Amino acid sequence: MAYWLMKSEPDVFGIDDLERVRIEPWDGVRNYQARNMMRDQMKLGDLAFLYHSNCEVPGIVGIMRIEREGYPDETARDPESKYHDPAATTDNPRWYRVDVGFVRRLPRNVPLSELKARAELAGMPLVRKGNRLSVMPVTPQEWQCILNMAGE
DNA sequence: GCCAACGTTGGC
DNA sequence: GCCAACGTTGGC
Repeated sequence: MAYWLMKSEPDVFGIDDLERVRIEPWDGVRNYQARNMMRDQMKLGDLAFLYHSNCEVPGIVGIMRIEREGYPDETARDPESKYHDPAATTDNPRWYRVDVGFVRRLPRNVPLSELKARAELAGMPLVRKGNRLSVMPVTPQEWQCILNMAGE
């Protein structure tokens, strides 16, 4: 089983929303690196941290589970969607999504400022300046370190 | 709201 | 295939 971290803006979709809906298609990802990971590497039962970005206190707030492996992101072919991509076709969907499920909130949120201060986490793309990757792998060591920081 | 850093696009 | 221009991300 692998570990991941996925970013979302809480104003758009945050932990409160996930807890309410329980399962959510993770659509709208329009970055090839992130797409490839969702399409090729994420497996049913993998766990992922939910990270709140672009908000007052950016940080990790909860845990999700992959409930469905990569499949075409239909929002790309929907002209009404803000994620519409004219280049996406039925033959070549171009973009993929997974379904994630709510697992639990962390006992306390772990803000980015604390993640940056940890030597064990210095290898995470998340803490590197200018990194915009919205889906990234997390090592078991990093996963455990963050759980500890969250008070689990 | 600002702006640095980055990925993508498209002209050549 | 290069690279400038552009749009986006996301911390602050």
